[in-house]
Amino acid sequence: MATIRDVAKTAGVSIATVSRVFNGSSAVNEETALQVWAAASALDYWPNGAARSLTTSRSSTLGVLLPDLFGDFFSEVIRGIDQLAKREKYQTLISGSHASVEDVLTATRAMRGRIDGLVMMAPDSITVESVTKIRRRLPVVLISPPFAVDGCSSVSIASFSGARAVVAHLVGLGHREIAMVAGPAGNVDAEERLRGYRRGLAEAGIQPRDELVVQGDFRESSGYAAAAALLDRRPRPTAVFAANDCMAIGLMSALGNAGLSVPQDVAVVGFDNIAIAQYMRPPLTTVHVDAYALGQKAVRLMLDTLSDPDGAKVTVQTIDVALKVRSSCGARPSTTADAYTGADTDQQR
Amino acid sequence: MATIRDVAKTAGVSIATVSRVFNGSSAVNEETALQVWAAASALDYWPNGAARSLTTSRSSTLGVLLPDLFGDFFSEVIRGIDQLAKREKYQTLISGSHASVEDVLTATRAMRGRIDGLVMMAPDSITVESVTKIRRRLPVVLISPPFAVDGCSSVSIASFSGARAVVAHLVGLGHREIAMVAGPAGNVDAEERLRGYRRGLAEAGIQPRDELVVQGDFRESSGYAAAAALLDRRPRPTAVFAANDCMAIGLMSALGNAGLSVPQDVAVVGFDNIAIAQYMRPPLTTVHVDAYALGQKAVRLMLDTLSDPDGAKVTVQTIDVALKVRSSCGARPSTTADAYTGADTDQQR
DNA sequence: GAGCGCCATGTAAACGGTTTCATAGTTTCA
DNA sequence: TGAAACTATGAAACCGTTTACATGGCGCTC
Repeated sequence: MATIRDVAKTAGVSIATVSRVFNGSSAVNEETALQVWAAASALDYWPNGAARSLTTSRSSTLGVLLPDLFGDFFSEVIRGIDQLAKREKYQTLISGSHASVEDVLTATRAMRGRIDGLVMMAPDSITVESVTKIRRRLPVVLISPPFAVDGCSSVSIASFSGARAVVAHLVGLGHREIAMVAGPAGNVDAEERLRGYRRGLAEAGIQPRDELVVQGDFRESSGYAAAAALLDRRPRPTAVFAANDCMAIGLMSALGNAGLSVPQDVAVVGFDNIAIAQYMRPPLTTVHVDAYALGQKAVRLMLDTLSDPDGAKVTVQTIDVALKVRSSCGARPSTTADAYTGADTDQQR
Repeated sequence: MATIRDVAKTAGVSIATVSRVFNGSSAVNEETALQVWAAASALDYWPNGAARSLTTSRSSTLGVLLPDLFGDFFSEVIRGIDQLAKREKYQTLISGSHASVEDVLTATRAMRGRIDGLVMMAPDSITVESVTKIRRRLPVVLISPPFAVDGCSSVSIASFSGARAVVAHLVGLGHREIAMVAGPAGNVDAEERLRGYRRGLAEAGIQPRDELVVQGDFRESSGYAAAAALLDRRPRPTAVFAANDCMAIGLMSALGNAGLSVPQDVAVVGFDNIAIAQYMRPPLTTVHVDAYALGQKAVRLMLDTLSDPDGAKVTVQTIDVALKVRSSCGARPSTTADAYTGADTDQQR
């Protein structure tokens, strides 16, 4: 493995000059630079990343921490992160499946000295203290955090208002018995969607009832399982709002197996608008969330934090969502404009 | 940021001792070790990764290169990679969306000195030369490579035999006019599936006809679009094999919109068995591919390569696939055992 | 009780870069 | 024409570790 010294020797210059050439810094005679490039290419040389970060104390790498969830939505988020990071010449050190606070701390420890900042989609069990602790040594941006942390920018999904809009829409279609398949307890977005569902009902003058809420875990199977429980309810719900599309899809499958048709017998609405939602039979009414943009915004906030000298600028963003009416809710799908909801706030403090 | 020197000073020992404590190496007096731990924890010290890799020339990090594809299948592969890597105390440096050979070389250059090995799901345009070049400096494991490379272990999907089994199954159900929605040209698995489709037809004494093959790109939309083309064919195909599930789902959606029912009017079969496949209406007959295992095997091969002193051991694996009969093909779904196909070869040379 | 070996620890040299500062050579300008 | 300013380059310190080697103390053995 050729080092900077080999290149220097081959090019007949000092290592300082080679370094300058590779960093495009200050003035190096053009002819000299060409010799250096030639030597480097002959030796297949490229600066060693570890050595470089050791002296510069910058790694051009972003750490990404993910919870144990996966699937279409999360892979879109990662794609957004990766692409913007790549465009900005950053690499991406990913670590998934963190269930506990201890897990997270271990992972960030292992990343020490290898990353310039941490984008964190934390597990539900994370605490303010642990994030604060990490923040002391490293810029941190949070995605859908359960709380605000001093010095951390964050970007969240307008889950509450999206869910409220879903209920309002269903009520507008005449539904009164609206059930919900909730997401995993503890998950912020799951809870916000549940809260929005309850608020939506209350605003329509309908008393939210706990027996109409079935617990799920964001996966298809739990949506499928939820159907059995809901079909037992009397009066039977005429509409079901699932906290994400995967569960909605599982639910629709179970309803079909039970001989019920969507939306005639039961209306179904999901959340996220994953790629397949529009290809379901019937096409799934859902709340569109731009997962790709979510990932991108997180990286953008991180870059802002990194370029901010004293780390004083903290931005708390919410990405907007939009009700996407298709057929599964029984409404005539609006082919053009979708009902808009949610806010794209961008506060600085 | 506390360094090893700060800890040494606080604990009243030399930096060598601190290093030894953190590496569990050789004998350190238990009492001394405790003092070091105490000092480290008081200063919130953890060894700097960059410095460590500089001296040891090991980074405990695996590079992962992905093409521009995404979705359920790929995120499962990544999950498999990440989880096994994590369990084996490796970190994962991911870089996605590589379209060209140049892209790949740039990415691997940027990783230089930061990774111990590279797991590569290369773009279709990759060449033997470029992989060979990378291999000269770094262990490389390939996923679904278009060719074998000296010194590189690889793991592939039994796409050919899976596709052949699909056709055999459809022929067994009485279909003769079997169309295919192919994957992107150049993609190895897409091409193997196409080849398996043709072979399957030939083995059944049916002449493969090019007008029954529609080009897709592995995404739902292309499956949707393919329907229009296929429904024009006379005689109309009675069965369609899509090269992956996403396209099959898009296809089914379009067929439904055209007033055709699956499987009565047209039988549909996919490939991959992504999570939602079983929740489709009708449930999608497909070829099961264990994407998670695929990722895991790649990492396992990498670990083997890394622990192999002279890098002589090269393993070429194929992960087996299995036809998963559900309703979309019109057969009575086998609830228990699935028809088995494909080989799990494990040759060493 | 001198010699030997072992154990715990310290000293210092890498590892491969970046960067500050010094220096020699070349302009520029009065 | 000589001082000043600038340009291109080199020498050397430093980044935070690991590790080969040196060292000193102690318990054994003969």
